[in-house]
Amino acid sequence: MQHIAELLKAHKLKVTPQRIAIFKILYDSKEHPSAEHIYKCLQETHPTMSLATVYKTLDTLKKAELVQEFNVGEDSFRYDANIKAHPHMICLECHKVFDLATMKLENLKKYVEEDTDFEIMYEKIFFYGVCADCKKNK
Amino acid sequence: MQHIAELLKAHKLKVTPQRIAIFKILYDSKEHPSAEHIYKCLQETHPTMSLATVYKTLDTLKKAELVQEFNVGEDSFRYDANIKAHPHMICLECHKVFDLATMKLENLKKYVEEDTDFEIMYEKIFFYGVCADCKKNK
DNA sequence: TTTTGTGCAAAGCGTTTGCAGGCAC
DNA sequence: GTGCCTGCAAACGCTTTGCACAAAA
Repeated sequence: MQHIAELLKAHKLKVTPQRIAIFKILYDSKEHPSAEHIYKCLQETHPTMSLATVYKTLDTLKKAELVQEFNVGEDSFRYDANIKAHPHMICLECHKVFDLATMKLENLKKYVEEDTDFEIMYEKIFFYGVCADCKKNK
Repeated sequence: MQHIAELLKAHKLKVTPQRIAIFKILYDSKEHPSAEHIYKCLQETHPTMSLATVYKTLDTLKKAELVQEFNVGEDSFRYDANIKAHPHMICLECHKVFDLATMKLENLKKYVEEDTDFEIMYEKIFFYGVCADCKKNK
């Protein structure tokens, strides 16, 4: 908790309970929640927080490069406190979004840059399929 | 044109001028236009076509697997008549979306499947950066 | 005290839906 | 002639905005 406050200060953001709570959810969870989902999670502990605050805070954190935003093809965006570019895997059965930790992406990037005369800043990679759990239950 | 009519018939879709026009735009262009953009392109030749028809048609074509839909982080979705999974490159300066033709993606897919116990159906890969043209003009 | 954030309600915008008339077959 | 498609307008859902009050620095 202390750690999150420091992080916000380090990025010259005012430290508020709302910001800490929202960042904490993103930091602790692996589900890459949407704004709506974060809002619902906070109903218990922060019943007065509005959806607008969730959106404004996510925008602030995004601009401070503390979270990343992405869209896996749904109506709404998802958020992730891990800002390092890393592939995501989306299960088409249960719609969970998983992280893919280890991958030799550097080679891929270099190969593409050489091939295209494009200067690559970052990439978003999504694999769609069926996760291990859902494969079992079929 | 004939070719597009055949394609629609082959997928058991009724052949209408609207469907032909919309698919033709996607087939001819390399810009991966949004629904709005397709609508505007058709104002000249099909002034009575409604935005709703564009959306409904895109949905129909998507379900028939004649086009693919994706979101590169914008407010709206983009569409592509090339349904083969292929990486896209998004220029952060001019916001154009390019295709990346050649890539040894099969290896990547196999590697990820072995690493994760996930059954991969398809993938969406986006590289963000600065395109050759925009690099020149800086 | 100054500055910035929060909460509410309303607006905005891309997309979807319901329905009546029209067209493909 | 039947059933699906189109076009219009209204509705929908996610996200943003304006504003008054509250909290952080």
